[in-house]
Amino acid sequence: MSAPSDRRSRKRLATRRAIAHVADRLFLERGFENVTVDEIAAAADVGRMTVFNHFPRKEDMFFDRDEEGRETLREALRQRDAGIAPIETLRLLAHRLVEEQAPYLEFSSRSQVFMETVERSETLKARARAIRDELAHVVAVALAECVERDAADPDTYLAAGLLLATWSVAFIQAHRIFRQTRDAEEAKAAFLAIVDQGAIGLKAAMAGTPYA
Amino acid sequence: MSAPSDRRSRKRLATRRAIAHVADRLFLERGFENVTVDEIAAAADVGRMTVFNHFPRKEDMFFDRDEEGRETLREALRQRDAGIAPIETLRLLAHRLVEEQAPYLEFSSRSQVFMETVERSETLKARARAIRDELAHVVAVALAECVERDAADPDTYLAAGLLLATWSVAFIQAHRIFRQTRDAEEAKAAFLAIVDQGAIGLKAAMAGTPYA
DNA sequence: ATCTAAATATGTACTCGGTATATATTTTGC
DNA sequence: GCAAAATATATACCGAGTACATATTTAGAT
Repeated sequence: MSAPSDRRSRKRLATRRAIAHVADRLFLERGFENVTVDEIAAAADVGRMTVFNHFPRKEDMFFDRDEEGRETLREALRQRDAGIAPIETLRLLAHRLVEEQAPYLEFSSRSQVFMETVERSETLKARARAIRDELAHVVAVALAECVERDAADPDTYLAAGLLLATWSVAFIQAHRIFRQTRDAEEAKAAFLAIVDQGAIGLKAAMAGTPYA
Repeated sequence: MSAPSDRRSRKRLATRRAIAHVADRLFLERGFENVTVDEIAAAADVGRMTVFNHFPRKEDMFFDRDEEGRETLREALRQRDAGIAPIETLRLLAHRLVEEQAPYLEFSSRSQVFMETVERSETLKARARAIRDELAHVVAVALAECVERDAADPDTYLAAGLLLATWSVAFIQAHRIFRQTRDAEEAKAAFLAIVDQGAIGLKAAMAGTPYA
């Protein structure tokens, strides 16, 4: 997973990590919009151009691990139990992720600060929405692959869209509840309740298709 | 609706319209990213600051009528027939909007160029996503008002999220179909088919709540 | 070891969107 | 016609992102 063999890649990854780490600290401390790229470069002790070399956009330093989320979804659908429909597979995945304390589903003060940082920046909110849409696309492609259908099929995108909408609402509402109650267990329960409720709708909408 | 009484407001609206009109033409002709604010100001024969006075962000010149969409949704829910559930009211609204050739649901070459312009600009896509989320929020508030519930209720946001996800997928897929077939009637049928299918899921997910 | 070619880091100078601030111009209500 | 408010505009600035040129490091062959 980490540390490629050749020194070149290792060094490159190291500077990348260093920049992202420094940037994250500054963003969480002072807010995304109140940190300039020049400051990040100085704090990470690299040239300004090196920052843009690793991260084309400033936001990319914040959302540095979005590929992992896409891979998680792809894997879950690829390795699903043959007897379980894709939609149910994803519902079970949500439960598993909560149980495994997946990133931002552990409802800690760390995830709390993360959410507030996003909330205070239009740029970060925009990127979060883009990531959500990318996830919907990944799910659509993976769903189509599951049942050997064309991904461009309206059914497929409807299923993916409804799923991501459900997860997004569940995520936001659960974090809202956590902010109010400071009770991680309650937040997790709320997250899963919404996911389950959404799954009911998703199954109804997709009844008759191979997804349900 | 138009032309307020006082000259001041009339003139202000006139320059605003002039700027938006000129900007739209340039955006559709050359692509959003290939037009600078300076060019728009020059073409509209106003100062650069005047442009930013009317439109805080460049994108606002393109999506100039997004408030109308929000108002349409609010009105539909406010004036709904008492015997018809909110979710069904919105499904019927979608049918009515298609019938009335509402903006971008008429599937003309004009709407086609509009969609392609959005598609080619990350900035415009980001704004489109933000508008979608704002619409979801408007629907959530209006739904809650319908049944005298708190808008912060997870149910409410789930209903709104699923609805907008459905409409969004329907919109995008219908335009994709229009691009391929150039048949407006087929595109409209596809739009409504997805909306109807989504409504089934929405009703199932919201069974037991006053929304269904 | 050393030389070459490729990958990587970095400097300089630029474009463009957006803001802050000050000023001029127009409109309205008296 | 006058004072106050709204509007238009000029000037100067900031910060993200790009283009391009250059230096430095590493990999791989001789």
